[in-house]
Amino acid sequence: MALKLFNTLTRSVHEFVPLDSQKKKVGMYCCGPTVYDFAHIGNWRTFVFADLVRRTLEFSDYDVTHVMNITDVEDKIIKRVREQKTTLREFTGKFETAFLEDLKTLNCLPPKQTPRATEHIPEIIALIEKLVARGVAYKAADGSVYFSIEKYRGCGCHYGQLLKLNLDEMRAGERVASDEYEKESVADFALWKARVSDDGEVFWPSPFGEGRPGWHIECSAMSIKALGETFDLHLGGEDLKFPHHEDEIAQSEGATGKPFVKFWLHGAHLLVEGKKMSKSLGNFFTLRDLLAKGFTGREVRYLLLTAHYRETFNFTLDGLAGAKSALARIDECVGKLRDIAGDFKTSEFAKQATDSLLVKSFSAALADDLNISAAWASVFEWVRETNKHIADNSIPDHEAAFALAAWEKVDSVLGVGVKAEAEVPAEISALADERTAAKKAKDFKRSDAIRDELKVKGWVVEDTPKGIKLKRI
RNA sequence: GGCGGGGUAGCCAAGUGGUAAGGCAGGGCUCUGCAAAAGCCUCAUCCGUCGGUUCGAUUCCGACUCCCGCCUCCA
Repeated sequence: MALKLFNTLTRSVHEFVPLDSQKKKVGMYCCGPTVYDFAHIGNWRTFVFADLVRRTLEFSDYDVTHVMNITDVEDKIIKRVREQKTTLREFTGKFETAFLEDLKTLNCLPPKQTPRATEHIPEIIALIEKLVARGVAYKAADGSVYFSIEKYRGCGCHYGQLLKLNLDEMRAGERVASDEYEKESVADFALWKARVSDDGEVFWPSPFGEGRPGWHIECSAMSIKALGETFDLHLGGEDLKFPHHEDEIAQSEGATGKPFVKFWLHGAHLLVEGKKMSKSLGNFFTLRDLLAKGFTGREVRYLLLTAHYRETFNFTLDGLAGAKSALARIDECVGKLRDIAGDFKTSEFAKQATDSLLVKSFSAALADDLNISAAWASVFEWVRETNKHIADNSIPDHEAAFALAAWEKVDSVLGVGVKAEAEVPAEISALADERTAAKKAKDFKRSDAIRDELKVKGWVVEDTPKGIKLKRI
């Protein structure tokens, strides 16, 4: 089924067709983290969204080159490096490592490339030189190089592709005016920032003088290097539409004269407990904060994946608790299927699974601009139907394997997998054995007491026709 | 002030010009010695408010109202 996506450039849903003549390869660039702190849950919504896009493309048999930059030089970073009296590399390295760890905790597939801005200074400089040569960039009195929107528009280029811009009506300049930048026009933006004393050791030599890259240029330089002057998909949070992505388009198209990106996808923000996240409201969470509360990465991933990417999502701790229950329902069903399937290998059914009701309804939902809510609905309907068959023993081993193959197919997109089987400690299994013995002897008082004790220790014991089942809470 | 996105059950969240998916919580039931974070069933005469178009609107149009985002570092 043809995948349709909402393209911010056209503000409408279109069928996604790759630029590749074979319609196989897809270049996808996602604006990555600025590594000055631990990423928060809002950031993670965007990265999980990017992971959903990438997995959906791979599910649709595309060969995706997924690139995500690491912005490791920027105003806030420099400020903190100075305050903490450390080095740029040491400071950013710490948060980059944490970011990649968190990405893994959320089961996001690692991008094929994660280029760092500081390792692409020559490419950045080359791009700026191109813009200067083309007359759309100029060096100001303060030594910085700026992009001229007026000149860019003057040569027939379109500034304001991602949103309607009315520069006269905008309140631009309120803050910029108080800055010491010496731009010709307030809308112009820095390509190269001249070195100032506060930058400390953070500067590079360039034909324009010592300094460092502006905020937007690294994404243009690195995406063009990795994916070419024109590529398929570029995504990021909705706040990046302007100015970041608009400026990326201007720099890239201004330098190459070619269309930069075919499809722009933007993920909406989230609220936490119904309010905008803020440290003073106490609703500002990093992934690490949530893990410390006892939640797991897969629960957070599930919750972030329950709402449509273009809608504001209300992230709540109650919702996270609900995610735990919902996943347990899936785990239970998949676990039972595994037991029934026995030695049958799901891989033998992988191809046929594509024709299953589950995979069909799931992929139809995804193809409709990533309607993930409808996709989950198809999963839970499948769980309910499957449970009925399991309950009346009407599902033979090979059918269980087929059902599992279908689940594995949809999970290649969802990425929630199955809860890792917890190792049962000797103490717990000893207690469970003792309970079984007491039960057999019809000493129910004793067996129930042990069940309560197990629960206190974090384990639930269930009696099934095949014996007891221990589950970690 | 300019531009944009929303208000659907206790909570989260899809969706459609023809009578409201799914998840959590709640209720009922089943298996069970009793249970269960086990399973099944159930749970919105109604989709912010008021008008309009229509045979018919939650869905289209208008007004009002509340919330959120971008315009400035920001996922």
